[in-house]
Amino acid sequence: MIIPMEFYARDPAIVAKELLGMYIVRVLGSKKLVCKIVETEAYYGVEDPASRARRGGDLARALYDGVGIAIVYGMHRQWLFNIAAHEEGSGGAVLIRACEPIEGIEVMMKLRNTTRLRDLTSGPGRLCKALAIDKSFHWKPVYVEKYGLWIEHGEKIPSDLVCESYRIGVKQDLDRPLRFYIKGNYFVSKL
DNA sequence: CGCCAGATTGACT
DNA sequence: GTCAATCTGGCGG
Repeated sequence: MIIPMEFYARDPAIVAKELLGMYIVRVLGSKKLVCKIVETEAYYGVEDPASRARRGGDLARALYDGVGIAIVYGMHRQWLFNIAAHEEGSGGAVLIRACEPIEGIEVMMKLRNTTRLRDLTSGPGRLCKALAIDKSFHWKPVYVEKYGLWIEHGEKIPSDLVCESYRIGVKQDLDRPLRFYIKGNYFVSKL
């Protein structure tokens, strides 16, 4: 079952937490790729020093005007995949940091050019490559099937398996944990 | 058009 | 564990 747009119209931290265990579905021609989300991070608007909203431009607009849309942008020679998620009148998004390959693993290995399962999708840049997510998905809604990329309800993660920590790789983090991951999952990018 | 910073990755001093 | 490659986006000129 596909997740409706309203799901994303809430605080980014809540959305990030609840996205754990959900499935990313990607249709590539006749192939179908499915991954379970195991690690996410929440980003806010201009009040967040790590948010691209601070820099203005198109990304800031996506963070504020879009809800339930993909925000794809490049850095360190790869793509980063976010979903715009925030309450009315503010800005924010959820970064998908890692996921677990469920279906279409062969295809992902080909796209990633590796046979190491652990390396397939255990990192924000890696999972984009494994799922063939690029700039063309920027600003496309993930609550419809039309574009070949959407999020579906998946496994319910018991709350005692949901961990939180500070965000990874962020120079200036906020004073509270905004990274969420499934405890003990093999594909979480970092403990 | 050039400059700079950054939510990373993969190869190996 | 350490380190440098190399890309995108925003901004100034």
